[in-house]
Amino acid sequence: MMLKIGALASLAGVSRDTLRFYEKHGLITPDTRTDSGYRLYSETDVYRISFILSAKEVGFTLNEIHQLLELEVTKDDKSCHDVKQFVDNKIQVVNQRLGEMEKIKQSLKTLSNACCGGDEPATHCTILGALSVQNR
Amino acid sequence: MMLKIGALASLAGVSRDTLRFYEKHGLITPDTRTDSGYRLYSETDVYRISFILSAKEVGFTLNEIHQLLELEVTKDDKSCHDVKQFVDNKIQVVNQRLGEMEKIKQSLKTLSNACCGGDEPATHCTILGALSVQNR
DNA sequence: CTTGACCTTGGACTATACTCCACCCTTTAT
DNA sequence: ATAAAGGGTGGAGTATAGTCCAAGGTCAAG
Ligand SMILES: [Zn+2]
Ligand SMILES: [Zn+2]
Ligand SMILES: [Zn+2]
Ligand SMILES: [Zn+2]
Repeated sequence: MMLKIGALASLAGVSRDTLRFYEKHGLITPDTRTDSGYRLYSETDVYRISFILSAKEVGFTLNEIHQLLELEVTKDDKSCHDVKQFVDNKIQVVNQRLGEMEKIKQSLKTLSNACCGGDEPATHCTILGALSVQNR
Repeated sequence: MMLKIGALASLAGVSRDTLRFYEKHGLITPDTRTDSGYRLYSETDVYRISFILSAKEVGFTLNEIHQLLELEVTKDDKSCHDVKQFVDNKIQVVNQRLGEMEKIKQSLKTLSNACCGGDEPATHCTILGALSVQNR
């Protein structure tokens, strides 16, 4: 049961271009090609694209998915420790980004709260005022 | 008191390239030029770059800063309401992004918690297993 | 035999925010 | 006079994740 690119694309819910893009970046390669050059994907490839999309879903970048796939294909030589480590690192990164965004949100809230929000000209607006002063 | 690009750059703590980049994108334009074409920045420009950097600090994109600067220069015709609205919209966006990242973090934590993290081969790893199954 | 659906490649374009480079000109200091 | 420091332009490159397009080849049905 081999699938042409369109079939795999609609099965996975991505565009044919996306599959070719992933291929160019080493994430998924068709099992074979027809004589005329059509890509043919095997069941392993279906599994693989599913892996990629699931990993994307939980926030991994394509680059990280590349590394994850390497863990996946060499899982005989890798330990659970390695895999878990990888995920835990990502959690750290996400946490850090979460903190930054939280700080941003607080700053924005402070700005917003200080503004009267009225209908008079914004010449006296505390938001505009606060932004034009170098903070920090 | 006119500043050449290098002076403003070191004053603001950005590179000359960044100032030229901002100029190309309509964020800041030197007041004048010397006969030889050197950019000359006025005090208003210093204030402007300070505004840009402060806005960046609180998470606005350059595009949004562009819009903010328009509010700023036309503040006689704008109301506090307009400015506050703009900031509140951004808070909404940040909040949404925050929610997405939180969900990602939870997914990653679930993955991590299910993995034994041991030193045996990762052939049985629940993380790799979970990722290769299409979730949702 | 032709039409339409599907496939191929390569390359351009999107958004975001710069950075670096080459190549050349100006200004300042010794 | 000359060298170093600083400035100018245009264009390419980086990372991220694709999308869109043109020009052409292939395949099944009517
Ligand atoms: Zn007000
Ligand atoms: Zn206000
Ligand atoms: Zn295990
Ligand atoms: Zn495991």
